[in-house]
Amino acid sequence: MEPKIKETTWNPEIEKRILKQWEDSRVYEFRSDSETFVIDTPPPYPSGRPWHIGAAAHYAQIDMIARTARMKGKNVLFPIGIDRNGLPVEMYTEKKHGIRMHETDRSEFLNLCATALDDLEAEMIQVMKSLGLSGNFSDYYRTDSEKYRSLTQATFIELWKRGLIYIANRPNNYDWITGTTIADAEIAYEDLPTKLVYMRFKVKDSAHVLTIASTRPELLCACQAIIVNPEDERYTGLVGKSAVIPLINRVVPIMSHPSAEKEFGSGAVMVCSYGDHNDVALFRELGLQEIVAIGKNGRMTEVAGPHSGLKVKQAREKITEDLQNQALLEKVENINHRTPISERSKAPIEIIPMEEYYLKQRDAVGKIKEIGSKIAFHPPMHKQILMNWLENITIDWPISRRRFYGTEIPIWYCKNCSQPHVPEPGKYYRPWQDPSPIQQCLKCGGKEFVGEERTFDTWMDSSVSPLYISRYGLDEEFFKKTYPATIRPQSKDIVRTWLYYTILRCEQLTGISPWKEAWIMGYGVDEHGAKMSKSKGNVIDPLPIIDKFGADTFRFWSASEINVGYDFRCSEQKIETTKKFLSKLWNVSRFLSGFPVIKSAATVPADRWILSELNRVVTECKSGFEDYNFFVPSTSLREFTWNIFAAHYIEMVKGRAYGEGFTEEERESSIFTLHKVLSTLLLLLAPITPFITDYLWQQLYSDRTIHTERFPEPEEVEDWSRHTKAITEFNSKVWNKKKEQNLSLKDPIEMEIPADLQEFAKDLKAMHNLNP
RNA sequence: GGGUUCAUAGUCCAGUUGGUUAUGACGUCGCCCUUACACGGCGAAGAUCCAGGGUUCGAAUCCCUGUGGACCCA
Repeated sequence: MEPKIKETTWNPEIEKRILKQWEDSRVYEFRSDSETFVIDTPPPYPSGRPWHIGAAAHYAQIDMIARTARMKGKNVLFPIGIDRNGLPVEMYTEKKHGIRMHETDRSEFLNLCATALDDLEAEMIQVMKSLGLSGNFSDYYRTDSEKYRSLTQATFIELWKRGLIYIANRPNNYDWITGTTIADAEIAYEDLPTKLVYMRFKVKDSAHVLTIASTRPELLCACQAIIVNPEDERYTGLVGKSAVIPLINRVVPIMSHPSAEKEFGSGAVMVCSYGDHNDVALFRELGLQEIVAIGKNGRMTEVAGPHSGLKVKQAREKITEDLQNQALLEKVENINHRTPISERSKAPIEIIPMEEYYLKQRDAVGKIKEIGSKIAFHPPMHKQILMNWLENITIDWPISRRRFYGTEIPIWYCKNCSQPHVPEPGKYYRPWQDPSPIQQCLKCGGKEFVGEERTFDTWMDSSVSPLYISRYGLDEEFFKKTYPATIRPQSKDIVRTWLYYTILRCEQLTGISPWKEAWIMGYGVDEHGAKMSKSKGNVIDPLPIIDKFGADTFRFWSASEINVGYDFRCSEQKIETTKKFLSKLWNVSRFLSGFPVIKSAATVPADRWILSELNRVVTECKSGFEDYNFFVPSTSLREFTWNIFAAHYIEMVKGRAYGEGFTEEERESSIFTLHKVLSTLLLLLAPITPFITDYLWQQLYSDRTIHTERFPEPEEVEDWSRHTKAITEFNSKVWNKKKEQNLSLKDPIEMEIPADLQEFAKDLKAMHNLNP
């Protein structure tokens, strides 16, 4: 028998040819004419090179979701997008060109950013394509396109008109490095070493000296009160008196308040605008007048007197020094302080009062909890991340940013009376450069306008992705068929941002949940379980790996390594060894390609046994695919193929398939069964390893692609699984015995076939050359 | 301080509702070109299932306490 397949190993080079075929024949094109399955694909952000290997693994799995749905007969909308708005590219551009954004011409700066993004984007698209993603690349979207940004602006205008947006001047998280306000969701916390400074405050009209410990002595000039715990006996006599701020010599009241911790520092706390979020709450509660001590440039303002103009850190050192010199310093302790920093720039957050736009979200929390409880999470445990976050929402969402590379806030102000006006939705507006579309002020009749210069928080864009892909506001019929989307796949670190904000915004705009299911993935970490980062030098570039081992190898590794929702380890060596399985599958197919395909036959016991085992695998895979947990089918298929089908069944029936010493009926039964098993395996593997399965499918079973086929369903067959253990153990026993006796595997041997294996006696005899 | 989660051979991981001898892979060590495959086959060694207690005829699995790690939040 000449095998039809000649090569002895799967060559990943073939993948490129197959990709071309898929593209030319438009196998994956979406039609909205039957039951749809819509994926709200995460548009990745091009933030640097190389793209994270964990992200590549993530997208490979999203593609498996798409292919699974297709093999269940659904019409799959699988958009591809790139998220291009936001801070990282601005910082990347500043660094690359050695410039400062706020000191550079705006359009020039935007061009530099766009070029950088194009560059990084090309690499990501290349990775996604070569992984065999069955998404819509022909018109992939960008969140900075006119079309996308006009949607963001239109949704803003809609909410503005409904009164869900307001402007307010309140203390805000401010990142002075990037020069913008940020939302609570963008703050990270880090334990940083800092100095706890013990300062001496004189109590007015008294000989008392009150010691106060603070990590922020530079805010002395913004101190408006001293608080002590009401249960702190050390200070009961001082409440109601006043204290003199050292160096500043201003007098502030001493009050009691439960938020002062007796154990921290001296137990007395200075309340300044604003050292932390507790200060904000206290200023509001106690009705204190705020003093702005830190400016937008991250330097002390004029209220800092001799220290004005200094950076916060410098001022802190200088003031500590001055206190020391004037004997106002008691001691300095080195402590680790949990410091809020900007997730993007890593700069410590300052809290500065600023006028910003807010989107109302506090009123929506209850509704979102309700929606969230109805979304099916995979795995279910990650629903908790959303629910915990909802418990923590205390303020509305500040949505304006003092940055350039983002969607512009579409507002013009009357030059005369400052009244804000929004334009008609449907167009992309750039108020910082476009002429005003508003002709006359509605309030004072003024005819001149000034455009808003700020942009939106990038989550304002990202949070309408389900609306964008379903052509909200543009194509009513398409929208009806594709919204809400079926599933939102994403990683777990952006549940409190992307996932939450999307539910919020889509609920506000459409009144319903944006999707039915959410699929939450963990992080890719290095082989020792550590986070990958450039500074650690443990970053793995996915592209060379895909090139070297092929997309299917990478995909099978991703499927068999990742348990949905849990972190997973990435190591090149592991990916490499995954390739062996494809080799195994290839060679099984090569062997079978020497036999004609037989559509049906009366089967003998050994064949019924393997078909029963196959049926078990079909059932297992089905439940794995239903949960979008590809770990289940990939490991089940690998074990079956390797350790049962190839190792035992094929060896058992090889002689029969060649027809030596068997009847023609027995022979046909084996060939039928071999093909039945292999074709079923190929179908089950198709969503995971689409290249090799399609190639083998077309070599062996069809002139059409495997990717328009349906999954095999479990059948009602007799259960023979009770024999599996006996068969594999008996085979092992024979092999061991031959080894003991120094025999080659084809040498004859005398051995008794156990009673429970009598049904398989003829095959076993032929397999081991037993008792000739 | 609160929450989520994890702990099983040198390494990674499976173990569904408790049920004989704990799964598989990588790695290690032997032997073997046996007409699909040396990117292979066969075999071997390797585990106090984190610790302690409880429930039970029976616990890796359920409960409690503790220890250690990861992540999130205040």
